Amino acid sequence: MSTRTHHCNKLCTEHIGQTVSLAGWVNAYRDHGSGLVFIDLRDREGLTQLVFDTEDSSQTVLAVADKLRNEDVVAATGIVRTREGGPNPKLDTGEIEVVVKEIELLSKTDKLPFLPSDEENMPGEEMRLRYRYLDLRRPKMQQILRTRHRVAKLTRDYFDEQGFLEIETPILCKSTPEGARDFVVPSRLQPGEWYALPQSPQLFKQILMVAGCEKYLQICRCFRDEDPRADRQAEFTQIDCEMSFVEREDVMQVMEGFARRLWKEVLDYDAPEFERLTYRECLDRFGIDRPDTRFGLEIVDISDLAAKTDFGVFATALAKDRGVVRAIRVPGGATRLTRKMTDRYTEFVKQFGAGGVPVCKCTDKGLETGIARFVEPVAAELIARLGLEPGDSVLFGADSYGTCVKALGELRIKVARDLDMIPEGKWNFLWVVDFPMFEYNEEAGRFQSLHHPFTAPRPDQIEAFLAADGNDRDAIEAILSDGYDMVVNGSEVGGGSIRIHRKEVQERVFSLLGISPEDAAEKFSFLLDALRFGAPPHGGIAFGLDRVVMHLCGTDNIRDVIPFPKTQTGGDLMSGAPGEVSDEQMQELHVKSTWEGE
RNA sequence: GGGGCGGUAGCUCAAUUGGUUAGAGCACCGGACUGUCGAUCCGGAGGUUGCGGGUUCGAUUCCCGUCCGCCUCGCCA
Repeated sequence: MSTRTHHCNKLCTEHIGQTVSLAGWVNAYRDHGSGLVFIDLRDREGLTQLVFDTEDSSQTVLAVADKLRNEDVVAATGIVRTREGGPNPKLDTGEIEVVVKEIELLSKTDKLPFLPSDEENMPGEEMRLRYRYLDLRRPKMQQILRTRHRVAKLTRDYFDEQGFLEIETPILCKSTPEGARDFVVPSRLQPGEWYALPQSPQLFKQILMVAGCEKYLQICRCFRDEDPRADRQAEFTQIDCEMSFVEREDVMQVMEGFARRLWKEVLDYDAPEFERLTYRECLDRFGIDRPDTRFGLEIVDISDLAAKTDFGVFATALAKDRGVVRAIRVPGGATRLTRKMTDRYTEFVKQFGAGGVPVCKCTDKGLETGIARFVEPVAAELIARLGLEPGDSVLFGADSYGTCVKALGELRIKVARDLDMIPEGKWNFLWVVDFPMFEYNEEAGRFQSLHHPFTAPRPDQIEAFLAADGNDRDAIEAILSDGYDMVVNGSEVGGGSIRIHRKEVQERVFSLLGISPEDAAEKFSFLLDALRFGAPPHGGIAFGLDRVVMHLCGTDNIRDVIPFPKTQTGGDLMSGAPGEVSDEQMQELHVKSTWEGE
């Protein structure tokens, strides 16, 4: 095989007359008979047209060219010249062609399940995953792989500049309570014992702070055995970091700088200073802890007005524990929202536990249709509070606070999509802060960490936290944490916190979570020990690398940015994982399956 | 575990109210063509309509089950 001298995007008029060697895949062939053949040769970088004709190429070379088909692999040597048939403005190399003197067929392809170059007839995702190596040949996928590489490289560069050390932590870990379901690995050497794959290197990175590393970084794989979503895989990659002797502000500055660097380097976008919202504000105004503020449709409380009406739905809601009535103004909704759509919205919110979506319209005569006659007594106040103008419509939610804002928050996003209200090409970065430390889980009858059990209370809350009565639900839920989430266009890309570095605070958290001292000792003794032996104040954050790459590549499917992703049922359609293991393997691992098949 | 959508040629899709031999584009195979660039033109081959059952004179179409893929609720400290 001749040594390659150039990539297929590199040749231009200044190479005319030079002898060059290229190698790659046949992207397209145009065969004009035995006398003239064109091949678009594709490699990682681009396309170059090869030409074979009777005047310039030998019969042997022509004979090979005549048989070339899509996706055959060839190496060719020839001379660069101006395109005799005129330039092709669609290609970077459209000014030139390579007239081939030598050609070697390196690999003949069998019949293909699909053509990577055929953008018009893109195969379904199942096909793409089964033949991932063909899918990845597509320039779009090559571009994603490249962007992912750049993000990883920029990560290492940025954090290196900031004085972080890249340190590895174990993949075979100990299972810890709470959190997601663990993936688990049987121990051969310790019969009956199991490792868990890390859901994140959380405890190890804190231990590294106690170990005096001061600034830690890792691009690490994490595993959570939960059902996937469009933006979630069981196996994903996290940009994980931790810093000592810092406060919340320090971590946020470092990470904001990092995000700004990524967007600048990859998209040449200068992000403005990130907006900050409290968790409470997020829920009140957007009904979600990762708000998308690129469009309006904010949620407005009208409970006091609703109380003045005779509408049964409102009365029922207000009678509930923490019952509220809230509304969203939809500009121009009177004509843009059809009856069919609003009927669907009622179905839509039912999945979030809400009963339905009452509506009404605003005209120049006041409120009309839907529940207008019920809200008539407060029409003027409603118009004023929501800023209604003729042509608008109003979507109502009435339920307990949690259900109401959740339903309206999801509805708000759906309406924005339906009405095409989300601006393209706009970036919306923000921080969410002041999360509660705990939320009460009604079913379990106990408190849960909103973030994780190692999150510290905000410094001004610590004394109140230590003093709070564990049975006083309101007092406990009022304690704010020193955590922070980074949100980009309504998607959570990173989250972290200042950690607890005082043993008594950590023990108090465990006890509130219902983790007995014995359990805590069994599961976390190494952390509690470490906190006894001189732990510096520290905090950190984890970034979802996959999600960041999704944003930078403009896709809403996480599988697009993972080279070899898994399906909804956790399968790898290419390799066939997961699969059975032999009885011998099972025996060695002291494992017996209870699965009997069906 | 629940809800929704989908599965027809190698790929992307079509097929009237349940009705004759299940079609088209691309790919593939053969042929023609010396300036194409998604080459063009002619011809050919290619089907267990995911799988199993049911209804029917007759099922790609209707019903039930099941498998696979996607979206989603739950879940994701």
